[in-house]
Amino acid sequence: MSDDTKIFEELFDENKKLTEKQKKIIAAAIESFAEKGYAATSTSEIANKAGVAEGTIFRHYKTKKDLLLAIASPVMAKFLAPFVIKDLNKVLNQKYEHYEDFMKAMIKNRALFLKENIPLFRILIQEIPFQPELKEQFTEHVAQKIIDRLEKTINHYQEKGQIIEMPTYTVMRVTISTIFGYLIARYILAPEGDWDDEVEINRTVEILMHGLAPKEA
Amino acid sequence: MSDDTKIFEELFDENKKLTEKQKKIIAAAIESFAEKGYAATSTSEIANKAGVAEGTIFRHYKTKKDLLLAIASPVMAKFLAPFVIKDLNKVLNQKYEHYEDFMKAMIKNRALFLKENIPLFRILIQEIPFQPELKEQFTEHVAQKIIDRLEKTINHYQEKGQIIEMPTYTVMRVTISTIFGYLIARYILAPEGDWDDEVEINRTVEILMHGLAPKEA
Amino acid sequence: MSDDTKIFEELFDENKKLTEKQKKIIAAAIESFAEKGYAATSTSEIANKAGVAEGTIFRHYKTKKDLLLAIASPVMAKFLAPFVIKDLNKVLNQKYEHYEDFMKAMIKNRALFLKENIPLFRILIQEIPFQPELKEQFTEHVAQKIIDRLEKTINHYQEKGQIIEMPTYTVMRVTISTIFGYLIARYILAPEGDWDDEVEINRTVEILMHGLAPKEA
Amino acid sequence: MSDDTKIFEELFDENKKLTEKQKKIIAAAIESFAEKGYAATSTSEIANKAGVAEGTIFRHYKTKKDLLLAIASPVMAKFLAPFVIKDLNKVLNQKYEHYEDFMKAMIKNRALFLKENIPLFRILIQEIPFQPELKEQFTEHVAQKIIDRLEKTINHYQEKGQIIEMPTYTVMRVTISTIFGYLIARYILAPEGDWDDEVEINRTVEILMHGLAPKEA
DNA sequence: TATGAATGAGGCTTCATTCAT
DNA sequence: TATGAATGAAGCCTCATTCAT
Repeated sequence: MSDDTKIFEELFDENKKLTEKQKKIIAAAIESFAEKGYAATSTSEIANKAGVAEGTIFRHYKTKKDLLLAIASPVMAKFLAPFVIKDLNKVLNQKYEHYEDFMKAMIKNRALFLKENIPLFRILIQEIPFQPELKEQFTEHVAQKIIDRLEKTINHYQEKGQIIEMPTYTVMRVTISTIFGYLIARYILAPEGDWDDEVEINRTVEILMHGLAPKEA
Repeated sequence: MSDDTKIFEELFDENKKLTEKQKKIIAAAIESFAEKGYAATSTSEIANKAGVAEGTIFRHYKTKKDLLLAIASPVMAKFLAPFVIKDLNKVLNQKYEHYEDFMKAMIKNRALFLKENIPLFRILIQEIPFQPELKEQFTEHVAQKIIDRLEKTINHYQEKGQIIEMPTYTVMRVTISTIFGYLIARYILAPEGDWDDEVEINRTVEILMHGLAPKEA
Repeated sequence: MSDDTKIFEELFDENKKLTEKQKKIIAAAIESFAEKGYAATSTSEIANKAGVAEGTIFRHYKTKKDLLLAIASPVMAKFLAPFVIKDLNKVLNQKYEHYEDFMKAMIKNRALFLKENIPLFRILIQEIPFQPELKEQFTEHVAQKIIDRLEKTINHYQEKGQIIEMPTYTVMRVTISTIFGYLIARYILAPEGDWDDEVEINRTVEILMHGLAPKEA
Repeated sequence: MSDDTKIFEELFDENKKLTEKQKKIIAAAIESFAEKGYAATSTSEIANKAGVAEGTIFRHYKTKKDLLLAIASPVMAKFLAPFVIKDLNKVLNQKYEHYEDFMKAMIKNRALFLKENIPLFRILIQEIPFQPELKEQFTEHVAQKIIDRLEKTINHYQEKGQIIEMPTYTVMRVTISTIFGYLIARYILAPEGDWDDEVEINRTVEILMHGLAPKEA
């Protein structure tokens, strides 16, 4: 869990053999894309911020869009990772007897992930609507897999009688809404706020759990 | 309540004295901004789509950004409207005895609003992060007022013992997350889906109500 | 004959409604393309020479290549014109009883044409090998028609017993070689030379005629 | 005669001590220059095609233009070779009693030369108009010598009464036009055609000879 | 000798904006 | 008021050339 936090270091520093210049380009691009958006960021601005010549960018990334994809794609893959663990049910059975525990674990895990990669997260949610390549990557490779896993997970806990009998997709939607609502409020809308994450996450999950609890007999 | 649905017709057709050309410009700009984003839309493209000369746009809107603001500002004002009804408490007391009813009314109302103005909604959520003017308008004039009203409303129902004793902001966050989660799923992520809105809204509110219900004595 | 000489004036000044700026752009482009070649001419150089902003070029010609085509296409059409006179045979019968007269008329006519349009001619022969669009235009629309006409013409004079009995294409090749050889030497290789055109053309045709004369019985 | 055919092998393989890489560079450059023109060919493209690093090109040829000259100059020298044989008159007297024989020999010889070096030939005629260095080399070192020799040759046969009494340059021009006309048609315009070279050359020379024959008394 | 990352000038093109008509 | 030609700054990208390894 601790090894997938700082995406930048992991993906752009170690795994691939990136030049020092390439790393600077990536870092500069992430910063500018997150702040002003892909379309409003100029390659010369990135070059400046990275301290390289503009031509250097294009030696490594044929296109400005290629640069965007080189940034966005690994993030999606990484964000997806915890959802594609093999034999999830087994993990669930062993690890979390209650949906509540699963929820808390997941929300904390992904919150940690986001906390370390806010700019990357911003780029994703801001550019997916405009970049067909990203949209496709997201819907086909990311969203679908997350949905599949969550579906199984929810069914698993429904069978154990821990979740209300409602259509899986409704449960899923409310769950995801609640989690993303917290993450967005916490890290995007009011990152300067005075948050006690431990307490706030517990409260959020508590409300959600109440809401999803099966009706009393 | 029925008169604030079709923002375009209301705001851009009737209220202001807009020439035929202006309306076409606004309509074209909305379409392109929503589809490709503000930065990636060219004024010549808008002129083309609107069937006017390029210069005509700048006769009516000094700047491309002015055009964006001319579109976005009224939407925010309009979206805000139902939250700034004077003497809200009175309204609440009279109209909705239960938080659940209030929630259902609100979610249906704003869903209707969004349904009729999806492109405008997209423009807002896509451009607010990048346009300081919009961000300021939103945080100061819109978000703050909505929060104020919701705070009073939630307190109102908490006092009536219908809502769990938790910090108002936590309740508010979960509430808004749930509503927006539904709206985004319904109208942006899967607008082509097979939705039974009546049923789905009821389910969503039901879960939320369970979650926010005060703990049993 | 006198009305198809100065292509520039005719095609780029009168026929089409070209702005003053457009004419300057065309004139500047012709000059530079002829002198340095299409690929080695920059649009900024053309803009400078034409005394317009670089953007102005692209308002009128979407692409640098479009500008080239806008120059080259009319020249080909114009050069082709005298070869597509309807009912050529009739004309020939009436006009030129001897192949020799026909040859002299043609060579003088096209020489006059070239003399007035040397830069355009240079652009054509220099760029046709590299621009597929031009190559196609030339082979399909120009060369083929010229060949067709010449074939009929040659056959016509062969039947009259004025031309040696050899394959038409051989006769045609030698004829065209001789004419182009004169034109290229006269206007491209040694334009500064001391030419007595009347005499030189007569000599050239005389040699050609001797060469193509039927063998004595 | 057989030793000046394949210029590439002769000039770029054996004579000079070229490394394997240099040969590959030359070969790649010839291919690209002939196909797209000097200005439209990039050094990186040449490096790619040659399978060497970009820097390697510049290690051997200080400049892109140097590379062009390294290709073009030897070709001109080689093409020139048969015209600078010492004591030409003697050779002529001994070898070819009739101008016709001389013509046939020359046309066949140069045709063979071209056939084996079409790309080099294309580069020459395409780039000479644009490269002052080449133009100078050509006019001063090549054209002038060829003209000198042909002048003597023509005079020689005129004195023998085999050629019409016309200005030498006129005879020369028609002769060269006819030869080049054949070569260009044969190897550049219609290389795919169905040519019987032996027959076609004989026909061409026959026409030319008829044309240049002295007038009957 | 060979490499290929790096450069920065310059190329083509787009774009928001102006202005004479 | 409406037009659209004109602008020139700026954008993305290519390219010949250099240089440390």
